Parts: sequence; C-alpha cells; structure tokens
Amino acid sequence: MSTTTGQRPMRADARRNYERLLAEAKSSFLEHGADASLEEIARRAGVGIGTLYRHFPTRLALQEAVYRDEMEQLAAKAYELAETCPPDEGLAAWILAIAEYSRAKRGLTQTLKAVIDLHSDLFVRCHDEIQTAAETILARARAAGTARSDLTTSDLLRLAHALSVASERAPEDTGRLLSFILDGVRPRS
Amino acid sequence: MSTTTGQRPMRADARRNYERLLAEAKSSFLEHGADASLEEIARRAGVGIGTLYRHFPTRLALQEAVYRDEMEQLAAKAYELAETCPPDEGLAAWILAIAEYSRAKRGLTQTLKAVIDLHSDLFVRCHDEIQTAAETILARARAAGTARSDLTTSDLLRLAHALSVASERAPEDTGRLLSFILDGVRPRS
DNA sequence: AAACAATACGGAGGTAGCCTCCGGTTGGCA
DNA sequence: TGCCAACCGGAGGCTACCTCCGTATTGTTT
Repeated sequence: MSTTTGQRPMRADARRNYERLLAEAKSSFLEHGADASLEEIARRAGVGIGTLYRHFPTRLALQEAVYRDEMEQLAAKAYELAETCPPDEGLAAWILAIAEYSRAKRGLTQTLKAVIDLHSDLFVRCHDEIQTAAETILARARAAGTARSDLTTSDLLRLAHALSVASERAPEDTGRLLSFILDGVRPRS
Repeated sequence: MSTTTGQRPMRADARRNYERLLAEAKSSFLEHGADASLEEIARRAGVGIGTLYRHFPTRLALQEAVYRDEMEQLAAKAYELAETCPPDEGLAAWILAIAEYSRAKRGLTQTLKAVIDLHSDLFVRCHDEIQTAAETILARARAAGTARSDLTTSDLLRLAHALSVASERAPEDTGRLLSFILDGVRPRS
C-alpha cells in the first residue's frame, strides 16, 4: 500500500495528512537522524500526534514509509532521465543521484537494516524496483555504446555506493571521482 | 585518570559509587545497547541520579569510561595469560577473549566510533595499550615456536575480530574456527 | 574527641518525548 | 440536505533527561 488501504481510496483529509507527515518525516530524519522526535514531525506537519500514530503505528513504520518513498523516487528519476537526457548523461546523472542519496542518509539505512529482516517484502520489492530502473538506464547506455556490455546492474549500484563513500569527506571531488568511474564504465576502445 | 582526579585520591564514598556505577553501566549497555536508561543505571547501582551525573557529566563520558575499562581488562588478561599458561594456550585463549568481547558488544563500539574523534586521546591510548599486550602474547608464542615470525600484532587483532564476526551466527563453531586460525598462525613445517 | 571545611550525596522539579484513548469533527454518499 | 463511517487532535499517564541546591559524610586539624 502506498496511500491506499488496498480497498477504497483514502479520504481526502487523510491522504493530505499522510503526505505532509511523510514529507516532514523525510526532512526530520535527514536532519536529526533516525531518532528524530515524532512529536516534532507531527507539529511541523501541522497535525496532531494522534494522527501521526494512526498513519504510522510505530517509528519503524514511518521510517519504512520514508525509505520506500525515496526508493521509488530514485527509480522514477531513472525513467525520467532515460527520457530527457542522452544515454551517457543520464547514466552519469543517475549514479550521482544515488551517491548523493546514500551520502545524505549515512547511518539511517543501517539503522533500518539492523531492525528489519533483509528478506522482508519491503526490501525485496524496493530492491527489485531499483534493479529494474538500473536496467533501463544501463540498457540505453549500452545501446549508445557508452557502457561496457559486461557491466551489470549490481555493478552499477555498487559503483554509485562506492562513489558516495569515497566522496564522503571531500564532496568537492565528487565530479572528478565520478569521471574516473565513467571512464571505467565505457567500453575499451 | 581512572578513579583519581590526578590530584589527591577520591574520597572513599566517591570511589565506591564510581565503581558501582561503572559496573552497572557495563551490564546495562550490554543488555540494552548504548542508549540504556541512565536513571536505571543509577538505580541499579543504588545511587542517586545526581551522583551519576557528577561522575559522568554526559552519556558519552560514561560510555567512554566503560570502554576504557574493558580495554584495560583485555590488556590485563593478556599479561595474566602470559604468566599462567603455556604460550600456545595463552595465545588461543586471548584470541578467544577478544572475539567474545567484540561479539558481545556488536554495535556498541560502532556507536562510540561514530561520535568520537578516532584520533582522540582515548582511542590512541587504548589502542596502544592493547597493542602492547598483543606484543607480549605474541612474543612468547613466537619464542615457543607456535607463531610464525611474520605475523604482526595487527594481524592478531584482526584475526580475533574476524573470528567474532565469523562465529556471530553460530557460536557453537567458535572453537573449530579458532583452530583453523591457529593452524594458519603456526609456522609452516 | 570534637569541630570544621571540603567534598560528595540524592532527589525534587521542570522539560520533553512516547504512546493510548476517546469525544468531537468532517468528508463523501444517498 | 442529512447521516455515519472515517478521521482528527490533544489531554493524560508514563518514563527519561539533566540541573540545582539543601543535607550528609569524610578526613583532617586542633
């Protein structure tokens, strides 16, 4: 379920509040880490604490919702780039987007992984989704001759992650590091 | 400083409370993780919360004290083993002690490392202390011909850590895994 | 042994976060 | 328009955090 209960759609006010909460949770977790105050999230969303707890019965439920939403956005970005950019630029931009995301999140994802079963629906589905998005981006780059044919989607994701770690302490070098990675990704001439 | 202020010794009651707090903190952190309740630690130590805060002004200060104490104990164990066991047994027992410790602590040390500067006095000193202890254990084992001469103290510590990770999910295999490690440590015949 | 600093103790108290519960409100359908 | 299921909000009971200061204990001095 995203903002529906599987049955009929949510009432308009419920949906509005759900989305405000999600947005505030996203920025609060980013700002204060995984144990940001839930009451403050509710306050900033202009909503009572009871409403927060109705939509997200536990802190973990809220964290999961944020995580899922971000994965979906990352996947969506891949499709968007595939339509608006030339293949090589799209590839580079997507790697950058992932690296930026995982740098911003640092320990947050770890916290989640520590608590959740790695084989849970949530993880499996998000992983699949990202994987499919990666395939799209990669297929275009291959067709255009800007990516080696033996580069897998997993490689792609690992490279992005590596980039985020490598540029952790020196964000200003991100572009240069990315160019190294892309050099490695291109077919040998 | 351990239980002295560098100047004159602590008053008897202060010292007693300090040690009780440290002991309770140790078991509470073990049981509930790095964010165990400080008030409960004080309660279990039979001490007012004010007393806890006087001795350890912040949660981090308490965590550091626990960490330091445990490192000291680990180092002390090396010297004790060096005096009471044959070299090869001492080596095995110490590797085991380290592995057990780091398994018990799991995320706790990570939490600490996330907050503290890795070049802080605390870490440097504890590291040196353990390193020296490792040298003692290793030197004896080498002299007795049960450890290769190209094995460094860092290798030793890494092996112990590897053992703790490897036996995380199957503690009953710890002994067998340890024997593999020791096989690798012995000089080739 | 008694008195006196210096030192240490302990917990009340104010703040904040957690989560539950339920009287009141609102959206959407007939 | 009227109705009711769905939804809202926040009071309230609990726990934890940390500070502050009146009281008690220690050990030293006479």
